[in-house]
Amino acid sequence: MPSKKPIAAAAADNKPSGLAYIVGRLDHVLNKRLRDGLAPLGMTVPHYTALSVFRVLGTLSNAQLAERTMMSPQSANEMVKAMEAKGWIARTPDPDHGRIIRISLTDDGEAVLARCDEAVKQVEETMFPDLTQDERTWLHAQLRGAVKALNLPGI
Amino acid sequence: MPSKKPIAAAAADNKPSGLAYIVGRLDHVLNKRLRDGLAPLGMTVPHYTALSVFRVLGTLSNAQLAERTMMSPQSANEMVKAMEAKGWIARTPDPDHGRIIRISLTDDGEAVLARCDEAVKQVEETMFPDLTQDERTWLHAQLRGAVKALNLPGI
DNA sequence: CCCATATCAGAAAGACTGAAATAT
DNA sequence: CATATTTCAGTCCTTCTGATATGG
Repeated sequence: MPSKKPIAAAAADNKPSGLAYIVGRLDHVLNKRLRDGLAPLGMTVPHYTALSVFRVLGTLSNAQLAERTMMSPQSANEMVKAMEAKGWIARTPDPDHGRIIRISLTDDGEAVLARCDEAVKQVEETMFPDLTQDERTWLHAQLRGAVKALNLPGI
Repeated sequence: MPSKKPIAAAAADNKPSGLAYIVGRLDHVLNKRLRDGLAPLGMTVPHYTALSVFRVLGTLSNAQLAERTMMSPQSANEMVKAMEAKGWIARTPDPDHGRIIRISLTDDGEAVLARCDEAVKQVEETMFPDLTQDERTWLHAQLRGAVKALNLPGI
């Protein structure tokens, strides 16, 4: 058994590194765990994210979904088609506008989302095992604030 | 001018949602801003991440880089080839082992990394404009702890 | 013989840009 | 005519799996 020796230095496991770097690393490993936890339920991470957006914001058009998630309308549309085929969302024409299609969660969509929340919750507790409820709330607020701040760059 | 009306509810902008969801959203928008900030320097986010790994850990083999960043050795190798072509890293055969190739930052690599740090720092300050230094340190420690906790699932 | 490392090659998935059709 | 929304089509980039060669 050869490897396992760090070859060189390795030393620094206590550097400040940078918050952006850490967020990226956290998302990377978090995605891996979420993928493993969600796969048995037939769910992917991008789909879970999109469904969560609908739960938070309610009914949206595809264009609004794309704007909110910062992806192209074409990419959003592909996900929407896949999730409609799964029966998780419903698309109904807007009564006031002939072109817009209103998209929202179905009962099945809410149900599978609730089941996925359980799996996600387990990952979250692995993630922050020693945090109090207050600390968890503070952390959540900070991250939400960061998302908002980055979404309003100049304004 | 049609859109802009939220079509429905929209209401909830103050839900707990879930930490995993927020981390994913933050990484998504953060990646967008980092891409914009790093592009003028000829840097991509994956390359910046890999270079940061070398700065923190020192010299690594390609297999060790792959393990550390949780990607396949083939994917890591492609990035390594690209970064070597840029002159940011150097590959030298291990004197004790005929197959292993030791990879580490060049002076050019450290220089470009330092310049990128400036751009990243600006994004970070946009991200958390109102945080004190103590809060920033606490946040950083929590996120680092989360990465470590997720990397040691069962153990 | 078995394992680890590096690397070549092909396949698959995601996300983007371009363009067209329709509606206001 | 100009703008907005949806959606078809093609392309690019990344990452993966499979296979091969070499070293310990």
